[in-house]
Amino acid sequence: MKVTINDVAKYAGVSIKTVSRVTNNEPSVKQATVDKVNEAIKALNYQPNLAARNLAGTKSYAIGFIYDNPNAYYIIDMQNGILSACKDKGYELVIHPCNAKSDSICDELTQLVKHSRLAGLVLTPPLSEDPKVLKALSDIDANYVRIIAGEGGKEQDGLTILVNDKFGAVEITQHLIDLGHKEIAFLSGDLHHESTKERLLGYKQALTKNRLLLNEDYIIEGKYSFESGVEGANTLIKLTNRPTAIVACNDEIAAGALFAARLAGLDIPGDLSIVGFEDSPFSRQTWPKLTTVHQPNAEIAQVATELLIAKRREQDAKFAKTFTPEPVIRDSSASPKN
Amino acid sequence: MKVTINDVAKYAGVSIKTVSRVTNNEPSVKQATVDKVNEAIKALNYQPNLAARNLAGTKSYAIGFIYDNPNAYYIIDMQNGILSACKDKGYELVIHPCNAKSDSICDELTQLVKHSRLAGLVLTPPLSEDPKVLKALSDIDANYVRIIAGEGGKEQDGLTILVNDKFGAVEITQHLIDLGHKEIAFLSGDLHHESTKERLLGYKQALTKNRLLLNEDYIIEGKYSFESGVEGANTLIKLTNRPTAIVACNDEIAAGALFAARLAGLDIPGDLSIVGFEDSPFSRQTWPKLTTVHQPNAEIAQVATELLIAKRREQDAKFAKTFTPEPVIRDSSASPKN
DNA sequence: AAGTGAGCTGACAAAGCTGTCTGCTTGTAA
DNA sequence: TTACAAGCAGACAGCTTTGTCAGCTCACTT
Repeated sequence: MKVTINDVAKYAGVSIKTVSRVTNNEPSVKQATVDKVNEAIKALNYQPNLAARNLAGTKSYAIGFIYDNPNAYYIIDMQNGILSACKDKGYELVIHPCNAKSDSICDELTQLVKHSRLAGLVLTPPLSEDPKVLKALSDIDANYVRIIAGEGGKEQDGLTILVNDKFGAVEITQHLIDLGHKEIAFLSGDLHHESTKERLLGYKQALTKNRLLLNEDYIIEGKYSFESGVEGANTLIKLTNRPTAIVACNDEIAAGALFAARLAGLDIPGDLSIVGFEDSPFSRQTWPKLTTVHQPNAEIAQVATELLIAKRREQDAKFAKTFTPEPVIRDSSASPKN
Repeated sequence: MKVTINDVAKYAGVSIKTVSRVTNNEPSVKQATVDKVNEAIKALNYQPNLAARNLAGTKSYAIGFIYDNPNAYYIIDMQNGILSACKDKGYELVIHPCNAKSDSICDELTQLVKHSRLAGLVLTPPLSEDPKVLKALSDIDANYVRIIAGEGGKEQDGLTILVNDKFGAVEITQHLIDLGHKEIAFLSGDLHHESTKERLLGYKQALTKNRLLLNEDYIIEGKYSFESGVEGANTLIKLTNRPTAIVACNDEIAAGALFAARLAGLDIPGDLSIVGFEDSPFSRQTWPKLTTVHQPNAEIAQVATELLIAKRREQDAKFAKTFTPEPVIRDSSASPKN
């Protein structure tokens, strides 16, 4: 029933240790032997026993997913991505929700890494942006991959996955411009979030590139919440020169704006186009459905995890990959009326 | 640095085996000895090595969380609850998203249990309601705890956690009645979900108990979605004798109803009270915030997991515990105007 | 022909715990 | 006093893999 490394060794006619070498991608095994072993593995459908590996090895075959993020949809997507990479590579996943603002967060994480002898960590914002945490992890030689908003040039050492929010913001703003909009407003999220900064930057860049006026009244500071969207939109609607389109920093804000605008008697998208960011299920739970920017979170997480696992052998101290979110056109954006 | 069972044994002045007995709650250890060992464990901050346990024992110290549910907030809550129970008891968590409608779901699960030698499974709807799955798991003697909607009398054998949705529905409906409402409508979710049936039942029961008319026009069949709420509310609003309050089967539906009602120019809660169910973050992302029914999902999951772990030794074949959701009064409900 | 070193492989111990067994000590009932 | 059981020590195998190190092979040098 259960296939052990012993069975594989016998089948392939080699020693147990050699099979172990092959499964761990160790060098110094003849290619012919590798092939033989791999054949045996496939033939017997052998899967290494995690517990035994963990016990015997110096590091466990587990990667940790650390998160502190109120957005459940984001977490689930990330988790799924990590999980599928783990399954592929025969790792297990240790999830660890935490409070990034806690004083003891660094101790908590180093504790976790040591105790579970984690092979690596997947860090999402805001943890991936916290120098304190990063330093603490480096100090104990923990492997980690950071997922952050940016477009390159930001890679410190270590593995980094960049999500080019700026690009996404440029594209979605361009989409509105292409529809004929000239007065486009921006509802920001928390300004200390890296993602907010990047998105705002993209918005501005798109306007500038198209030689459109950058109206400071059109940039409303806010938070990542529905209410913030309501308030922001109300402010904009009262303006004498009301914008014809709004770029919201995420879908929640957009939903709030949509709500407020419709209450104010505006037709969406006839009188006002509103676009979001994230492509969360939220964007499909509004009426009309939101045009937004899609972030392939599961894929991002999967690639990040694969990178982390690959690093276990190859020691490229530095590596970065960039993902570019793309607009998803739905029903909340259209050409301005007049 | 690392504390092993050996250290504990020395500290407590007993044999390794006795420490093992204590950590596994085996009988035939004097209470005095148990205390001594527990003291030593605490003093040294000993945590058994999972890998070694898994390797040595006949069953692993891992419990599986199986889910197929699009509601990310629900999943995250459950996951956190399970996680905290696991941490407490020194178990690890294996998460396994799946497709409940898949033909091979039974094979998939039995495979998982066997391969990971899971100590137990936590099953949520719809998997916890699927006789096929339940039978397959029983056939391989897998432990599981089911979380289902109901109020008792539904416990087949095995561990069951009941969430008394009916009670919650009665209470929230009563809340509206207490406010003076007499024309109360119901927007249902998917009728083949157990939870929908229970909530509808509770709604009806509350009306009957208060000798209020049960108007069939006020019960709108729908789905668990925002759009369904929009449509349902629109139907109700057009009625000649428009209801003064709506009980929605979950927060999404309520949000949709809210949206539609405000678009129709109704004041909420002045002209129309709307209440939801679930107390998901959704309910705080509307305007006004939804009165709803709170389900303590994390706690439910935690208790379920503790039960599952306890069962490992004590063999009570049958056990059920019921949770009763309670109303959370926020801003979307008030007395009718007239 | 012997010596050298790189490339490859296997024997063995080790990781930390559980399960099983034998056998000793107690306390308690007959 | 005898018998017997509960409570525990101690020894040992076993779980499955990895890390260490010694040793083999073979091409290549001198």
